[in-house]
Amino acid sequence: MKNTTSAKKRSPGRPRSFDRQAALETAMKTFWAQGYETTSISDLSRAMGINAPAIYSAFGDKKQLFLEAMRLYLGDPQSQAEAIAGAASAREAAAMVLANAVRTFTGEDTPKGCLIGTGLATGSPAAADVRAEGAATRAALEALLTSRIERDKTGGLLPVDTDAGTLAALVSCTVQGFSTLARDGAPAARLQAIADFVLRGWPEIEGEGVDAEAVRRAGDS
Amino acid sequence: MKNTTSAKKRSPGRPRSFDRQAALETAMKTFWAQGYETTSISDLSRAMGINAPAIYSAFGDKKQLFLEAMRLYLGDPQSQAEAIAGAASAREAAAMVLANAVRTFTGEDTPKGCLIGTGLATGSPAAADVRAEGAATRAALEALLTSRIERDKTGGLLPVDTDAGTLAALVSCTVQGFSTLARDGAPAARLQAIADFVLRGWPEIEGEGVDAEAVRRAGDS
DNA sequence: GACATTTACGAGCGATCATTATGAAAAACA
DNA sequence: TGTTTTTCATAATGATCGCTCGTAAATGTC
Repeated sequence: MKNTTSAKKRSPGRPRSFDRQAALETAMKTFWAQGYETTSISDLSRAMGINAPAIYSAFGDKKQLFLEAMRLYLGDPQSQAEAIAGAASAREAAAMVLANAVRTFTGEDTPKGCLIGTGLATGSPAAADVRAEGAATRAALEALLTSRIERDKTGGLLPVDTDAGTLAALVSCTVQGFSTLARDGAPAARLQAIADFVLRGWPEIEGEGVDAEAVRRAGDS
Repeated sequence: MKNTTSAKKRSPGRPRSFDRQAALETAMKTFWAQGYETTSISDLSRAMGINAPAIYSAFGDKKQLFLEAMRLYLGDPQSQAEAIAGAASAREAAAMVLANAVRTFTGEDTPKGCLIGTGLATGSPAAADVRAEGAATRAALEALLTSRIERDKTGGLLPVDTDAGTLAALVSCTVQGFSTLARDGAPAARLQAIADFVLRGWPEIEGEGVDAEAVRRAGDS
């Protein structure tokens, strides 16, 4: 029985010589830059500064390490759900999601683009289950947005004939597009300009103008 | 000196036992489904039905084979340039590009998504040059769209304060987003609905209404 | 200091990677 | 038929893949 992820048990043996969290963060960035299957254990070992056996004893195998890196990348899933549900409108929620993607994909200290979108875009059939995890996070985001949009429809903030699925897919589509554009070197300002453009076309109840700039500011939170 | 890609020289020796074009098409689909680096020569050999040495003698190495598959995937680059330049408006050009992406990414007989966008999304530093080729095709599309938009601005079809770069990036962003959504299983109708939504927000000269449906039909060519 | 426990590290596991040397087989030309 | 030319299939190249074994080192407890 190895002591891998959880387990707060006392360990009277030799202490670990590296910071597990820091090593995980380095692994995340390495996967982020190179992709899941195209990052080798020896790549990770070199970047993390620890030998291969130490990786296995601390994180399990390559798949488990990636999944843990993915969870670190995604942060608390509940906070995202609450942010979307708690936004003043679906449009504000979308603005938040897009602004967050811009920030994440163009960070200075991290690789460009989306760890999941690009690092898990494709690969061999052997890694199909890991890719399915990535697709599940996208589906979860779309589901959250869809229900938030439906709530706006019943709440009178959106026309009742709004196609919630399409609108949610539009946001997801834009986020995924950001990933490729960011990886190609697009600056944050350009991505944000695209986000503003998309939000400008957000459906409205007739007669109610919306201050797009205010919505954008709200997304910076 | 092997007889690889071009070279129409007479070959008095034993004729090839397989259809080079059909083999290339199979290689394209294999790369399309599995990605560049994550597709092995043995994967290709199995799919193409020919042994590894035959691949090398007919196509060169793996990189050359992928690049040739990429050219087959992209089709004639001049025809795309002419289609964008020859469209009645930048908006129609964008509609065409988007509709074409929808068709290509959701085809029945081909893998879902974009060969270049997903198959070349990420990878090891050793394949950076191949990824650069993929990024170059995206940059070329954006450049074509940007100049088409600029032409519409001077031609009075678009407001003079239109940000051509952002608008072109929006189209490219949407196309790249389509790739991920299609790979996740989104049907063509959903992608087309997103495209329609994006096109509905296309800038207009004040007072000139645009029939979005007619623009969409034009994209079906 | 002996003991139990845990980690660190070098070495090595079989499998697969992209690629090629080899030589027999087959077709075209003489 | 003989020669030339090219392709064919088999097999092997060294390198790297993900992963693990064995042993030394470092801790807490006795």
